[in-house]
Amino acid sequence: MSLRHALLGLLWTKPSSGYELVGRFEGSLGNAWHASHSQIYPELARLREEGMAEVVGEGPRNSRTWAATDAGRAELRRWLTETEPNRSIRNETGVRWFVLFLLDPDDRRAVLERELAYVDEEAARLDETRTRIDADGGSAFRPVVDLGIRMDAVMQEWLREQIDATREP
Amino acid sequence: MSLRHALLGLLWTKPSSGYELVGRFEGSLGNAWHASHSQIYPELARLREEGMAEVVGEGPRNSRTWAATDAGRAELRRWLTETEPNRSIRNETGVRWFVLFLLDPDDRRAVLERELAYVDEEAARLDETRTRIDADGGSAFRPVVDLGIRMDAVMQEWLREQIDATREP
DNA sequence: GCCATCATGTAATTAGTTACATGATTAG
DNA sequence: CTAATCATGTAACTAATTACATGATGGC
Repeated sequence: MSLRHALLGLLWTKPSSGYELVGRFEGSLGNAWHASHSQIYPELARLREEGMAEVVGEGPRNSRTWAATDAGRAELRRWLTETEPNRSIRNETGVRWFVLFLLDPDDRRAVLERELAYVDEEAARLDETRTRIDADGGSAFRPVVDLGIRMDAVMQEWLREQIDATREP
Repeated sequence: MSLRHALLGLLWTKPSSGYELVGRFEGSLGNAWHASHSQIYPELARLREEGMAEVVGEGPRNSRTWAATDAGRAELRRWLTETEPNRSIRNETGVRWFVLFLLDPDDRRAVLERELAYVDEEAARLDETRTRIDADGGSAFRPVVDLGIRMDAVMQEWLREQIDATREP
């Protein structure tokens, strides 16, 4: 279960409300994991029961600010250093890019072009994130942003090559 | 639900038994999707009910060979060209690489080195796959193998840089 | 003859998605 | 004053994992 560890990581860097965590998931962990509010709220409650997260403040609109406890940080460290990673991936885009090569060139090109448009947007978003981090004087996660940028560049190049290939004999 | 489309793609390229599909999933779609036999067998039965897959032969040990039907191929094509991709990803390794930067340099390096060892193995496997495909006179999926090889190269470089960074002041 | 692997299935549990439900605050 | 967004929660359903269960075949 990566959800709790993702939440502990986010709360470690910055205490947040459940609602804010939904947004932070999209913004930073978006291309590794996804979680909706209906999963986040119950999980925060479980983390509190187990002493790994706590409510450290209350704000307007009945919002509560959560933070990781020492036990939560210890659990995240233990998970990273002592447990065997689950390598199984669930990436629909990857499945699409795989089976795509069964289509005839015209259909294939249309799909590839949509994919390229998406990756272009994604790359632009990441580039903005990088600019923002650098302007703010850095972040621990700067290296992860950099990895994302490099991966996107590889995908863009590959997609352009595959689009070109649909036009060959 | 990508499972059925992944299955249709695999069956399109080569009719197989459920048991063989488990192996083919690992071998080719492994870094995009994962499925175990307990999910594959019921899904094949559903695909048959819906006319998208059929049993085209029986072999020893009560094995049955499945193939995609015309309706199955049409459905795969429709899914690729007409439906909006679900971009949400579930990749525990990605979550780990993200939260890793909360650890102190020594712990972080230990985890990064394990990750590099894994990616090295992964890259070696993919390289074998490429060699085998080229020796066999090619495959439609050769481009996807190439993408994987490039991604692995980016990850190897990034991991080496991050390992070096744990040794800096 | 027996062990490894091939081969298929179902049941129980857990994780994740979608839908339902409601209230608070703020900007216009 | 009202619509958008902030904010939290639960219920129903679907997908996925883990565990249970069994039999066939081939190599040794």
